[in-house]
Amino acid sequence: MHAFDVLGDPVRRRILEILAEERHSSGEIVVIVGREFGITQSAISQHLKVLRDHGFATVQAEGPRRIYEIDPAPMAEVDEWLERFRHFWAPKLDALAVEVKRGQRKRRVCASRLGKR
Amino acid sequence: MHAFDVLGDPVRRRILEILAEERHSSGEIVVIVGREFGITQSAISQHLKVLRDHGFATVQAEGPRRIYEIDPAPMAEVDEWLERFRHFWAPKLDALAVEVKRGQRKRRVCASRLGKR
DNA sequence: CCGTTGTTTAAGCTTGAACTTATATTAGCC
DNA sequence: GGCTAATATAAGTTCAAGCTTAAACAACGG
Repeated sequence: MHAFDVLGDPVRRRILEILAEERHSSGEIVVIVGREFGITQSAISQHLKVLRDHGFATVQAEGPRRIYEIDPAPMAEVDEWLERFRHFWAPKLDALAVEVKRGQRKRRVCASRLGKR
Repeated sequence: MHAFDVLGDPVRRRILEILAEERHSSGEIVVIVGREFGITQSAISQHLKVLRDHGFATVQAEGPRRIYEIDPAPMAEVDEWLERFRHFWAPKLDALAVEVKRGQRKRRVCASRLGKR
């Protein structure tokens, strides 16, 4: 799993946080991240390439702009890797999650009841 | 969050996997990881230091050996960071988790019902 | 078709992380 | 105290990641 290597960089994590809220053009990301980290447009473009190459983001051309959209698949893998440790800090929640995955009907019933807080 | 930097290394991830199952002496880890990655005792000792320094593991002296034990706190932080992305791949499960955290009594009722699969 | 804007790519530099070898440290046994 | 085993630390090397500057490329309006 080298998705972790991708997440190892703070700039890339920040970009993912931004993309998690909504899709953005490369330029918009440059403005935000460039201001926060003080790095050039080129550097950010290179980070975007890493995210693309490792499946964390997809691109769509809109005129001259490149619109980036998050692809959560690799992060889901990371989440899965964490699974084996999760019982350390959330034993009951984890157990419940397993049960939730098991039966669709039961889950729906339960969720709807909990929904009426 | 630079817990991610710690997890960025495959050797350290492997060590954590091993420690997740049970506590081990430095030497035992060296045998397992050394064989798998083909690196020296010194290299592994340095990785163990990183894990110690960043709170991923605690040590206890037993005679001449150092027994390492996992400390999941930093990984819980990573898990928390993932929270904002989790709805992408597990929207309903996530929503349920939020609800579960909310009310203790309601959770217990629901969990016990789900427990009887 | 030329300039401009938005973006990527190329080339080179720098730094830090991970490794190795070699040395220090500590515990326990004789 | 001296020897061995278990581990950590020091010093030095190597390599890749991230950065910058500079150049290339694509889309569009004049």
